[in-house]
Amino acid sequence: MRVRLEDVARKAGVSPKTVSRVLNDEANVSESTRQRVRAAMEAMDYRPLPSARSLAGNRSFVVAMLYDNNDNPASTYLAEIQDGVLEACDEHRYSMMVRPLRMRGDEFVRRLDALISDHHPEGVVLTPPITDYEPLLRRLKERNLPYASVSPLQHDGAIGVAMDEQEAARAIVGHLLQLGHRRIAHVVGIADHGASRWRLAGYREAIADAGIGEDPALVVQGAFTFSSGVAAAHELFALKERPTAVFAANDDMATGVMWAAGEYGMKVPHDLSVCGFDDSPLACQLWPALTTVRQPSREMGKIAAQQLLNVLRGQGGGRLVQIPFALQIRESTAAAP
Amino acid sequence: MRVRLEDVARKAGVSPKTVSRVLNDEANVSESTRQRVRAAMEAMDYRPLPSARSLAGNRSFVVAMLYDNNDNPASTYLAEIQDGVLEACDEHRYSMMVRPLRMRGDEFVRRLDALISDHHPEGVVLTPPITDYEPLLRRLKERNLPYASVSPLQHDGAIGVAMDEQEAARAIVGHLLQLGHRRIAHVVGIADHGASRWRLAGYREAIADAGIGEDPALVVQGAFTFSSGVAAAHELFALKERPTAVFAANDDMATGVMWAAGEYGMKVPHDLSVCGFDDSPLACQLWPALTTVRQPSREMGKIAAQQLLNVLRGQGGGRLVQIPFALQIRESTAAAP
DNA sequence: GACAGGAATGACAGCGCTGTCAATTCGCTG
DNA sequence: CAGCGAATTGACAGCGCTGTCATTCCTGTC
Repeated sequence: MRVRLEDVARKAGVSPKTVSRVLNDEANVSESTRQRVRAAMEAMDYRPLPSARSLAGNRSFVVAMLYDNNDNPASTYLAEIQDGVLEACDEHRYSMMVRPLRMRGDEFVRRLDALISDHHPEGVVLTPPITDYEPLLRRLKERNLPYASVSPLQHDGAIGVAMDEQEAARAIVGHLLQLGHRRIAHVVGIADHGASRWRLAGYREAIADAGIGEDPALVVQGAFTFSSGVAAAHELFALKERPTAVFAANDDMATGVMWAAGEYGMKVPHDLSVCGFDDSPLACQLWPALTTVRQPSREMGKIAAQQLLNVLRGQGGGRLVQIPFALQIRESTAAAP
Repeated sequence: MRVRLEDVARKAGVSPKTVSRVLNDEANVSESTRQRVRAAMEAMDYRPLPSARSLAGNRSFVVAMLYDNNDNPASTYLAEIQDGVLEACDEHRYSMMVRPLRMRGDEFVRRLDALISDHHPEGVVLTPPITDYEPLLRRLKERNLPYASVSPLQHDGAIGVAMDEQEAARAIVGHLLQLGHRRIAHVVGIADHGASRWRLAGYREAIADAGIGEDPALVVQGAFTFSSGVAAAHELFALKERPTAVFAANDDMATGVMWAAGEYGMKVPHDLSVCGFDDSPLACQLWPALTTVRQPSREMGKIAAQQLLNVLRGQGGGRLVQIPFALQIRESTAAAP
């Protein structure tokens, strides 16, 4: 039969309650007792039964990761975040549920409520682009559910993890400027995603800092997909005066731009420099390998989950961790022609 | 306070045990009673507490989806399967855990055992390429854990879902033959993945049926990634007699082939026909859009999970569901030059 | 050395459900 | 209409843990 808490207690010569205290890292257990109990647990390979803990303690040990499956192209990004969240949960013997949530309409409220009453998560991890969807945040607060976000737009009071994307965008455009480029285009992502805004803002800032007047024709709309990158590039290459460099708001679009360059007989990076954002697996598989900004998605998922768990375990507040960005300079960018 | 089973019982005028019977679809409840109880549940919006059900009934209502994070390039494929599994679980109020499992070495046994003793899944869903990893299957059997597979290699006794990939590969090569191609190359996937074997076998069968002797130079090794497709294409284009069509074992590699064609100044489909396999999101974003075989991953995940749940719920055995394939003829294939 | 006050430990009930088995009702048959 | 087996229902204990509160054990103080 399975080893129960009671068995551990008997072996350690203490009451079940004391074992429970050790299990839950509670205070008021003498160090010697704690050690003895830990040893007994170890020796018997004791694993607490989650359902019993949940029932008696009125907690679920479940964290839910919410994502929008409405218009989310970069599923590899989500998969990585998920891996990170899972890793953090494992460390504290929490379990992770993933839940897609279509954000249009009010439907999501019913789905969220169903999630809560069916699975009782203790907290949730929010992923882009739903880190700042007000109706959702409101509902979470009403239901008194703690949450942590990966790359939230609003930083006031949020907990989770964020990278300074604007600064990163500025830096990568700075890299292009340094190579002598003056006509630098930007392919924007889906309009209301935070990522799109920051990256655009960083682009503008860099251009302005260099004393170059912004040419509106060089900023074209994309949608984070490969094909939208191709389309955007067609638009740019149709200009009388073509850009010599393109900064796309993510790697998929950058790949589309490179593709289109091929169609137009332009060699990358000789005739055109291209850079992206995210450092997706694709980036270093391409030829030439893509210059981009590294987003450590997995790490970010892990950090966000850790902050949430800090809150859940009452280990002091949980905060918004800022992580540094890193440019990945590869072969797709070179001196201006 | 939350509504408990006892409250429902009182409202319906029956004993708690009877409500429990209705909740679990047990036999020997009169139709009228069943209806009355159902109505009471509905009216009170009763949601059973999973932990209490688990503790008392010694079941967990958890299904684990296992995947290999060792060398798995197509994470978008996994994400879709995951969505399908989740959907099936939701229908029966089961919850889903996802677990990466590195398959090299014996480490995975420890990790699997930890998963089992920490979370007590009632069954697992296996995804390619770990549907046929003997040490894993053995351990699952030892632990008496039912499993269902998505696209298992061995069909004997397995339950889950499968598509006739060999027949599909044969059909898509047939499509190329019909267009008049005679020098048709094949880019193979990672060697020991079932998918690679089937697709290669289908290719061979089609070539043989057409009475064309197989040219070993036209079969090159790839690794399911974009860059391996590029490399494979380079190899093919270096031949004295280039192929007029390439069938890559997945869409990523096909995209790589198209990329390489551009580098060599070949126009697809005018100078070279290219087709892939999977119908990944990428396929119809490309220009020209890729001819490929549709793999309904989401649907397949759902079906596999349903078969597993049939077993878990004692609803008759669970079987291996064969689903039909469908060619997606798009713009990347045309008559031989 | 007696005692206060906090730290450490334990006894016990009960979380919300299901398994077991006994009790009751029902539908037939002769 | 008595009598029997099958279908239906219910009483009750208990799953493995934790919350509450009582008890015991320290430590330091005058």
